[in-house]
This record gives sequence, structure tokens and C-alpha cells, in this order.
Amino acid sequence: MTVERVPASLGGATSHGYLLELIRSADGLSRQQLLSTTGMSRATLYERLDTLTRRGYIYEAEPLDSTGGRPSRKIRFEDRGRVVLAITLGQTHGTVSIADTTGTQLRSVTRDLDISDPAASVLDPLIQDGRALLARGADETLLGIGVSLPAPVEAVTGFVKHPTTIPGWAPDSVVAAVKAAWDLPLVIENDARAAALGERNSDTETVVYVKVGTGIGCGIVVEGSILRGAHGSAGDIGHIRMTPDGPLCRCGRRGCLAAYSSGRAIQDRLGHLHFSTAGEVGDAAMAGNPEVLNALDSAAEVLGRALAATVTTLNPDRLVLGGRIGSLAMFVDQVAHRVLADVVERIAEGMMVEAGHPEDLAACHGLTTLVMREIFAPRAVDRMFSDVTGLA
Amino acid sequence: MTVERVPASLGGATSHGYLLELIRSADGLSRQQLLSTTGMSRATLYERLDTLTRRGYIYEAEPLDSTGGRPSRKIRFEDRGRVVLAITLGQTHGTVSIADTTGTQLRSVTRDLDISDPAASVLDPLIQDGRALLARGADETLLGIGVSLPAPVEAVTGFVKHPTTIPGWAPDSVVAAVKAAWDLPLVIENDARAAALGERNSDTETVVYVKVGTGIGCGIVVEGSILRGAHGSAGDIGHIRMTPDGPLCRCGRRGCLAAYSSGRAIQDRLGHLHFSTAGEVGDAAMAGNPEVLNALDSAAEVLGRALAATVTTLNPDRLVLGGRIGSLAMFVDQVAHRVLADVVERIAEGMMVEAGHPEDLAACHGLTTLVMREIFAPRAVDRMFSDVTGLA
DNA sequence: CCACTTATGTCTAATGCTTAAACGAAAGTT
DNA sequence: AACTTTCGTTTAAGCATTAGACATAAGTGG
Repeated sequence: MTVERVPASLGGATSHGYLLELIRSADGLSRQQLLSTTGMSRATLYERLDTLTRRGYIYEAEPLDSTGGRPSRKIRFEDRGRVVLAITLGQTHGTVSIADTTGTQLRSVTRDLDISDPAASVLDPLIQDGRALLARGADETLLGIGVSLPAPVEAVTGFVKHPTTIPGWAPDSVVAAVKAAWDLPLVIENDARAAALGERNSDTETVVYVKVGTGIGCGIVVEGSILRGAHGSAGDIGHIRMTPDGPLCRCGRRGCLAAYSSGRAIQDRLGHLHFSTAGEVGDAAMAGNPEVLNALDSAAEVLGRALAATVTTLNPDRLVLGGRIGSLAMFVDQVAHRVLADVVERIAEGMMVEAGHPEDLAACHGLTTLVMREIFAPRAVDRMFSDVTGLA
Repeated sequence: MTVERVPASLGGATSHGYLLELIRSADGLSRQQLLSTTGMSRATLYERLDTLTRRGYIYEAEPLDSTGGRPSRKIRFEDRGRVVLAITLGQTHGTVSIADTTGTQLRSVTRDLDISDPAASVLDPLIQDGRALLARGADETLLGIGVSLPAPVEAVTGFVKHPTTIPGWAPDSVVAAVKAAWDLPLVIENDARAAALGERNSDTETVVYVKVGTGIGCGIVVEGSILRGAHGSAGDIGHIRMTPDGPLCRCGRRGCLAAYSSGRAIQDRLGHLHFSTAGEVGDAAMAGNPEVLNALDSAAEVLGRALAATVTTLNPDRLVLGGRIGSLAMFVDQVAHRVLADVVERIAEGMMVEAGHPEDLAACHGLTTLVMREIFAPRAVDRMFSDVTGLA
């Protein structure tokens, strides 16, 4: 049997960064397993593991079952006490969470807010909440911060773009406020996209996430990365035109999906019931108000028609619905029914249509993934080690 | 100034494969430029260039302008006399082309065929054509073969899947036939996807390619790679349901896009004119037949509505139309008009809607890209060199 | 409790890739 | 002819990596 050895010089997984990546992806490998999978020599591997351990990247965990001799010990990624702070902004409330390195929420605080207020007055209280949450953890190390918000975000800079929901916010307002509080790796992402990434279960999975709250947002994840498109507007399905004429949308056009199926559109249609938020609409539906259920039904019907096209275009493994309205069971059922009826069997077959996790959890998960990726990307790690090795 | 050096051990671009990649991407770099961009030592770089030259991967080309001293000489990827064979199968005819390594067609032969015939009787004559075309080239080296065909193709194996257009073909019929003729790297791809890749101009461009011929096909390219989706059905937009009820589609459902806008659908609607191929419909339109123009107009209108949704979902840089019907100027105009009217300005702005190159050229280009990628992928090249270096 | 097995931990000399530096020749410019 | 810049080759030194040996640790099975 020939074990495929890939020396470092051939771009193989032998540098500190790739070794860490390997350890991080496979939860717990023994030294023997590392030796055979990387093909490194004993001496080199041990040297690497030594440095990684001394610098706190990995640790030796519990022994594996013996196969007749001395049992091997698992080498694990050092995640003990490491946390990420996730700030999840919605239209009417924001959640600050502390998560472990896998993105699981450990504890959180939610507070009301009005996203149309100035950036500072929205963010400052949340940053205070974050400080308080961090203070409650003993022996925790904060690795980085992720922020999601209901507006377009520029991928590289983290700047807020075309902020129609938050017109008063300067592009760099979020970066500036958070960087002032914590000088750590920071990731900013649109809410639906963060949630989409959070709902993804495996690296190969294609996921379409649709958030129906006050507005309609959407995130698409293909092979582990978020689809952005030419100007970063990919997934902006709220303004798909469903009918040549139709209800007036906030964007000034007629017949947009958002004018049919968004929380705001439903509120408008049920104007005499005086709902003030998408959440209230959802509550009324849960309470069984037939008029509301009816409105949601037709909203879901239209959304389902639109998503049938999206699904046909992208052939995802899963279609996940989120948001105060999107995650209502009856809404999901109706959308699923429409989508599965409209999409050819070849594509629909095996596809899951389901309600996502609560949005703050999904976004927290996605944001953590982004933060961890940034910090522990093999090249980033190698750069850390090259400083000491003395490479210019 | 600190030049960023990335030693091979850190996965930097210093192995034979990555060096070749660098030379291949930047057309013509001097040794000096290579020294400074890779950060390698003179001795190592020269050794690498030496091996690459001796093995015929690169060559020394014309000198650059002098800057006061001895002029530097360009190092180029060895593409002289290297060709790729592309076989492009349509419903009614097939083209065999010889292309240079950039995918530019050098010479070609087109012959009629019926794709519903058995695989062997379709492929064998084309393979003969290929042999003849190759014989006409002096001092040419065939690097590999690409085949595109109007049916779903499994990505890794190149097997034909769910062949509704070609029900009699065994999954491995194409692989088997071509491998028997030439034992060289072989790539098989769906026609619209190959063309989509061929229409792409840069690595960052997001392109949606739609082929309207007898049927409707679509290929989506994001960051240089073809979007495939969960079961490889991404882009199968022909069966987006446009209306709850509507004309009967071949798939057995009603209101599919293909039942409105495909060549076959148009033929059916113009049944009394007795067209037998999509090409004839196109010819009649070119001749100005008002009835045909009218039918095409409404077909384009429906397609435009569907594509507005696709474009909104993906936010592409370009929407390219191909196929015997799709590339008609009046058809493109009508689709563009509808799409640009239906898509929010934020997304439509800057997006090009245009007719693609003739399909055999686009597919030839795309197929060549795939073949070249397979052969000259850094890791593949490194593997070639590791054999000799003696690495196990 | 003892033999056996398998993993861990450390060290050695040898190997081989990569580097820095120097030098001479080549091929332009002014 | 003097100057400049690139090309091409060689040297010794440096460093990372390797194979292999050897000792130790920690289980299993009789």
C-alpha cells in the first residue's frame, strides 16, 4: 500500500497552519494517525505539535481505546474557554451572544432597539451588554467579534452599503464602534447571509436561507462560501417581480415579492388590525386568527412560487426559512407545499424545506464560523509562526 | 519595502506547479520579475525553470525593452503547437474543433447528426473527423479532449445522467468511445455549462449563460467554477413554472418555461408553418416573417420574466444568450428589455445582456479551459515532478 | 504477575533542498 | 568606451526534514 505523502514543498498539509486545520476539522486525531495521514517524519510532526501546544493552539485530550497496546491520545484543537462574541441586530431588537468556537451559543442577552436610530445609540448599549456578558465568564478568552445586521454589507471592508433600512449610519459606523470597544478580529455580515452560513451543516451542502420578517432577506451558501454576485447583491430576492402590476413596493416599483410576502406587506393588508411589527403578526397567527392565517397563506403561496424559481436555478440541498414570519410552522408548510409542487421532481427530490433555528442562534453560528475562519485560516496561522521562525 | 516571501513550506508559490501557474497566468514574465514576485533564491528559481524547460512546460521568448542594461527575456508557457480537441454535440449537428491552449478555435468541421441515434453512430464519425483534423496539423501535440453534449453530465465521472434527450446512451458511452480513440486527459460537460465557462472573461466574473435552441439550457459560472448544486441540476431553468396552468410541457407538467420559450414550443405554436428544427425558426425570423417574429417576441417576454428572477438571485456581471434562437438579435433585445425592466436598478446596473459567441466557439473555449485546468493544475504538475524527485 | 503489543518521547547522523553571495559573461544604453 | 542591467553558474553554508534507533509508558490477555 502506498500512502500518499505530500511534502510541504509540494503544498502538502505539513505546515503549522494546515496541520492545525487538519486537527481542527477532524475532531481528535492521535499522533499515529497524524503521522500516517500527513506522511511527515516523526521528528518534524512532534516539533510542530510541540510548537502548536506551547502557543496554545492545541492540547492533548482523552486517550482512545486501546487496541492491545498503549492507547493513543487524542490531539485536539484548543477550544477550552475560547469564545466569540456575536452581535445580532434585527429591526426591533438585538441579541448579544457568547459562543464557543463551534458557534454554539453559551449565553446571551436580548434588548429592544430601533434600527432607524443613529448607529451609536443602537450599538453602544449592545457593546455594554457584551462587556457584561464577558464579565460573567470565568477564565474565558475572547477570540473575535461578529456582527450581523439587516442591511447590505461590503464583503472585505465590513462597511454598510446602500443603507435603506438604516439611512443615517455612516459606512464605517459599525467597524468603528466595535473596534473601539475590542481590538480583535472583527467580521461584519448581512443578517440573512450570516444565518444562511449558520444553517449549513456540511462543507458541500448548498443552502438557500430565506428570512421573512419585516422585509425579505436571503442568503445563499455554496460549498461553504456565501454567494455575493457582481455588486454583492446576490440573493436579493425581495424585489423579484411577481406580477406585471401589483401592490406598490417601497422600492417604488409594482409587484415585487416583498410587496406580497414581507411582514410589512402583510401588516399593510391587515391595516385595520393595527399590527406594528412582524412579530405581532406572527403572534396573531399562532393565536389562530383566521384572517391573519389567510393573509399568511397567500403570502406563503407567492413566496413559494418565487422560491420555486430560485430552487430550480440553484438546486440546493436545503431550503431554510427564518424570521418572525418565515419560521411559523404553517408558513413553512405552505411554502414547502408550493415549492415542491412547482419544482421538477429531479430537483425537488431529496431537498429539505424546513424552518431554521431561531435567528439569533443561526446568525451566531454563522458569524462564529466567519470569525474562526479568519483567525485560523491556514495561511493566517502560518504567518503567525513564520514571524518567529525568522522568515522575512 | 518588505516583499512578501512565501516559502514553499508555507504553501507558497514556489513548487514547479505553482511556478508554472504563475507563468501561465501572467503572459510572459522575466526571470527578474519571477525572482521578486516569488521571493525564491536565484539558484532555486533557475533550477526550477531549467526543469520546466527541459520537460517542455515553458520556453524563453522574445526580449523585453531594455531599461538601460541587458534586456530581460520573457519566460512563457509552452503553448506552441499544443492543441486541444473539442467535440461539441448539438441536437442536429456536431462540431469538432482544434483549439490552441487558450481555447481559440484553429480549424473545425461540422456535420449533421441526430442526437437520438445510438451513441456509437453519433460519435464514431466525429472521432473520424477529429482524426482528419489532427492529421492536417503539422508538428502539433494533442494535449487532451473535451466533449460537450445536450444532456446532464456527472461532474467527476463524465457519465451521462438521466439522458432524456438521448435515452439510448449508456452512462459511460461517451467516455468509452473517446478513450478508445485517444488515451489522453478527457473532460465531458453539458453544452450550456461548457459555453457558460467559455463566455466568461475573467476569473471573478459571475456569468449566467442561457441557451435557447430546441430546448432551454443554462450554465452558471461563479468565480471561475461551474455551479452544480446538490444533484448537479443547478441551472435547470427550463422547468421553472411560469403560470399555474399553461401549455403542456414534455416533462408532463404545465406552464414550464420551456413550454413557452423553447424552440420546440415555438415550433408547436407555429405548427401550420411546419418547421422541423429550431434553426429553421431562426431563419424565418431573420427573413422577417411577422408571424414568427411575433411568436419569438412573446417567447422572449416570458424568458425575460424568468431570467429577471435568476438575475435577481445571482446578481451576475453578464447575462449571455446563446443557441439558434437565443442569439437572434431581436430575441436578445426583447429579453434584455424585459430583464432590465423587471430587475431592481441596484442589480441591473452595470449588467450586460448580450448574445454569446457562436455556440461551438463558446463551448470549445470552455472545454479547453476545463482540459487545461485538469492537466496544468498546480498539484497535478507537482505530481509529475515528484515522480522524478523520488518522493514516494 | 508476566509476556506482548502499541503508542509516546527523544535523540542521532545523514540527507537534501534552499539560500546568500560572488563572479563573469552577455547585451543592451548613453 | 563606460555604464547598466540581466543572465547563468558556482560555491559553501544553513536549515528543515528524514530515517532509524532506543527507551519509556500504558494498555491487553493469559
